[in-house]
Amino acid sequence: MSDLLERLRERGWRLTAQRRVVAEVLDGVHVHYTADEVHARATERLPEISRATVYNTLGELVSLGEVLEVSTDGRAKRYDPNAHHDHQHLVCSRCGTIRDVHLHGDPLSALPEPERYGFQVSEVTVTYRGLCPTCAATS
Amino acid sequence: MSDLLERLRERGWRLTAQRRVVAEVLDGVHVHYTADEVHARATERLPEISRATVYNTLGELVSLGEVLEVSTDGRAKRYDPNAHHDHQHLVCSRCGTIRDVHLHGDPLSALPEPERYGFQVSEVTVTYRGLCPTCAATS
DNA sequence: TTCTTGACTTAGACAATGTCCAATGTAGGA
DNA sequence: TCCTACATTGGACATTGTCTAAGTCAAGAA
Repeated sequence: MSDLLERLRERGWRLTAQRRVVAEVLDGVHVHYTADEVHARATERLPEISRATVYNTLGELVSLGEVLEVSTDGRAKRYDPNAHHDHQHLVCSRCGTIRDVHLHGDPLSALPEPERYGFQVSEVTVTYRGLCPTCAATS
Repeated sequence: MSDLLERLRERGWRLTAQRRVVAEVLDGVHVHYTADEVHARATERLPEISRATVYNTLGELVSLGEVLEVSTDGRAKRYDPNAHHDHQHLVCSRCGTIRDVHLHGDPLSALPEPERYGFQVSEVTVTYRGLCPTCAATS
């Protein structure tokens, strides 16, 4: 995390208490919080932090490439601090839990040239869905 | 489309003017409308149709497996009438246009067993992103 | 054909998520 | 320490979607 804050400072980020708290909430977690969850956790450490600041800060972290924005359903976006390792997601279709997963091969290569319709394809996201062990046990 | 309406009637769907209009709006299109766009187009044919009915009807069509719900960004969901052919999506990251694409191989096989963490994986969606030819030309 | 009834539709309130703005506060350089 | 450009705040507003109570109507029954 100090790594993260260090990188951000080098890029001219002004370091405020609010930004530090948001970065700390995300740092090292392996779950993927919604903006609201980030706000709730940030509020525990800095009670007066506003929703707008959390949204702003998350947006900045995404722009800077330090955090990924994931929208698996049509609901709230989730924020994935694991932006520096190529990975995809496995989502529980019942409880919404997300796990990072690593694939065999490059999914870009599965899209044949004639299926690209002249697009400059630059990115691919793969989302697997199914029941997690917990939900499967209680169905 | 009469195919679609026929299938729905066989499943006990009560056929109303509103449902017919929504089905007609979706029928045969190769773009993927948002609920709001469906409502706008339905209103041209049946001015008094309400938003709630459009949402209800789209939801029913999705439950019945006749239409796919696609959420590519965190914005409005889009509805894809091409539910009977396995395909994935190619999205323009500037203008949001969506094209259906067909892949080589089964993307499920790219997820190794140890990466499944006990999930019963049942579905995979792959979304390619890039600039469409039009947007690439004007950048 | 007409009647009946339960499913369908409607308008609008409400909910969830996100964005914007003007006023205020403050990090960090001079 | 002081300045000032940038950051934060609270709240209004926007977008997308859901819910409900009351009215309407499709389709089977008679």
